[in-house]
Amino acid sequence: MVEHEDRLSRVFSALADPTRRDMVARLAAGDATVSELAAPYDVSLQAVSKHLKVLEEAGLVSRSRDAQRRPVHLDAEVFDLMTKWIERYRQQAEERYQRLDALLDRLQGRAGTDSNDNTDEQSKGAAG
Amino acid sequence: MVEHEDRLSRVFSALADPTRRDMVARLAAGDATVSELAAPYDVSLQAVSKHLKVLEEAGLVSRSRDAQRRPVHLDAEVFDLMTKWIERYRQQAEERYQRLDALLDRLQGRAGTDSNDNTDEQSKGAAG
DNA sequence: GCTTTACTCAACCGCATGGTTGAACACGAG
DNA sequence: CTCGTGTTCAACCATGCGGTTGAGTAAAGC
Repeated sequence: MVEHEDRLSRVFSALADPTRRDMVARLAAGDATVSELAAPYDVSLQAVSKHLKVLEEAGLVSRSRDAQRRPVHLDAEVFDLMTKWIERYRQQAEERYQRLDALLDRLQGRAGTDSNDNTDEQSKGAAG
Repeated sequence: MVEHEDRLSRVFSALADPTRRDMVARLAAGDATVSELAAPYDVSLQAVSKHLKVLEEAGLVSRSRDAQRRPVHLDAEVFDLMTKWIERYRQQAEERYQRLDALLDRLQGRAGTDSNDNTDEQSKGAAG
C-alpha cells in the first residue's frame, strides 16, 4: 500500500527474503549472471529475474551488459545506510539499558556488578 | 508461503515498514505504552497493536504488564544479528572493489595511489 | 457489579508480492 | 535472415500484509 517510497524500506524489504539474501551473499564473492545466480534455486529464471529487479530498485545491485548476459554487481554503499540506522538505535537502547542497570545498582545498594559483559567501552557517568 | 521461518527474515521484514521503524526509533528513547506509540499516527489502535506483534515476533521488542497498560520495551540484541550479517557482506564487497581498483592501478600503470580512497560516488569505468 | 480504560482477537478488504507459464526482446553465431 | 542463448515482459494465481470495524478480555474506579 505504501509503495515503498523511501529507500530504507526498499532495502529492508529486499533483504527480508531469504533467497534474495542468499543472492547478495553470493554476489559478495563476485559478480554473476542471472543464470548463474538462478542455478542453485529450484525456481524459474523469471522468478530470479524478479528478485534481481527488487534488489536493483533497492540500490543493492546494479546490472550492466555483456552480450546477451546481464552481469549483476553488488553495490555495497547501501549497506552503510542500514548500518547507520541500526547502530543509531542499538546504541541508544543499550545506553538506556546500562543506565537502568546502574539505577538498579544504586537502588539495591549492590557493590560489584558482574552482569554486564558489554564490549563497548563507554562510561556511564550519570552518577548524579 | 515461506512463513518467514528464519529470524533474520522476520527482523528485516519487520523493519521494512516505515511506521514500525519509527516506533523502534521512538522506543530507543524509552519504553512506551501502545496508546502512546499510536498517538502520532493516524491509524487505528488495532493496527498499531498488530505492528507491535510483528516487532515482538521478530524479537525487536518485548512487552510486560502494568495494570491495563502493556509497556513496550526495545530489545537491542537483535540489532547485532543484522549488523553482523550486513557487515560481513559489505566488507566482502568493499574488499572486492578495492582489489578491482588495485588491479586497475596495475593495468594502467598508476603509481602512488592510496587504495583507501573512498569517495561516495564511483564512476563506472566500463573499459571493456 | 457495572463502567471506563487499555489493549487484543477475529473477520474482512484491497493491494503487493512471489510464484508460475508463455511470449517477446537483445545480442552473437551461422 | 535465421537460429540459439540469455534475459525480461505480461498475464495470471495464491498467499501475505496493512488497514479497517466490531467484539472480547484484563485491570482499575466508581
